[in-house]
Amino acid sequence: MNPDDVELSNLDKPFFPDAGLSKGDVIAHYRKVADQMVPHLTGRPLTMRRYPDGIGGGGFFQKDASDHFPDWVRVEEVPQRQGGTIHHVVCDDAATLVYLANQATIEFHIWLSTMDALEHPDRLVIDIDPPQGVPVRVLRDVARRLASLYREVGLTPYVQATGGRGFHVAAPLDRSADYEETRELSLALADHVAARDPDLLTTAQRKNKRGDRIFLDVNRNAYGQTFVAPYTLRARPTAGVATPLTWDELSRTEPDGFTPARIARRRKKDPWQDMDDHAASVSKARKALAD
DNA sequence: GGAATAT
DNA sequence: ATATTCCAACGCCTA
DNA sequence: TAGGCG
Ligand SMILES: [Mn+2]
Ligand SMILES: [Mn+2]
Repeated sequence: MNPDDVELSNLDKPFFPDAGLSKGDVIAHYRKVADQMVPHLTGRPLTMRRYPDGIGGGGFFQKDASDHFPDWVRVEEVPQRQGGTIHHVVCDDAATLVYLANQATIEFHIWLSTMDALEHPDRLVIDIDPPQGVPVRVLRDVARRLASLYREVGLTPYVQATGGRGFHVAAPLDRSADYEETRELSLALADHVAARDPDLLTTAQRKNKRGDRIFLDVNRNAYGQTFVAPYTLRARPTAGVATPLTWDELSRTEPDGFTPARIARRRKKDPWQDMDDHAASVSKARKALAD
């Protein structure tokens, strides 16, 4: 399917009233970022977050592909951990991305593993989740501390602004490890950084144990879990875009600093493009961390 | 956004 | 004919 | 073993 032949509807419907974006603007965003975004979606089970009446109307997550999706949209059977099957969309091309945007999918959330090795993640992600009011320079510093530790244990760190309030520090993996081993490594990395600054950072899930501390969320590193895909537009009033950054750009970028307009102006190759050339071993990283 | 179901 | 409803779920921690 | 959490 040619992405420019996908039938579109209600292009003038307001979707982000504060940011002044219409449904057509959302679709145009995804059309423009497709070349950079699709490689990050390819082969991965996708969860859609759809807002048919804009972000002011109710939204919903959707895993099971709708029956009315056309047959050129790839749908794969994905087993659930405790029995059952989800018929996930796998977005391997620009036409599907545009089609799903016209279905009012604003956010795209993806697995950390691909269809050919569902049990073996090729990404490790630590999600930096601040409470309100933490200065961005502190968040950047936390991202850099994580990155430094990643490098020490042989992982290559990549950062993205989430489009919301925080950053993700991700690393490519060689898929030799399963989710359990990967999650354990991610927790050990986060705990290692948090232990050096226990008044600022925590890995505790429960809100009443966090206080005002920044939550280092490692729970994305599990089967059936997702993280927000690069170049996803967030369904928030500021219309931030999840944006892969160079480590240099991090110093001058807010978590929600990229809007669709600013992304369209940015003429930069995808900072995460060469990620898969740096896939690393979880077991080697675990051994390195133990020293 | 669109199909299925209830009124 | 029109209105309402549905559209997610893993694993870890605490209680 | 159910519920919070993202
Ligand atoms: Mn987050
Ligand atoms: Mn509607």
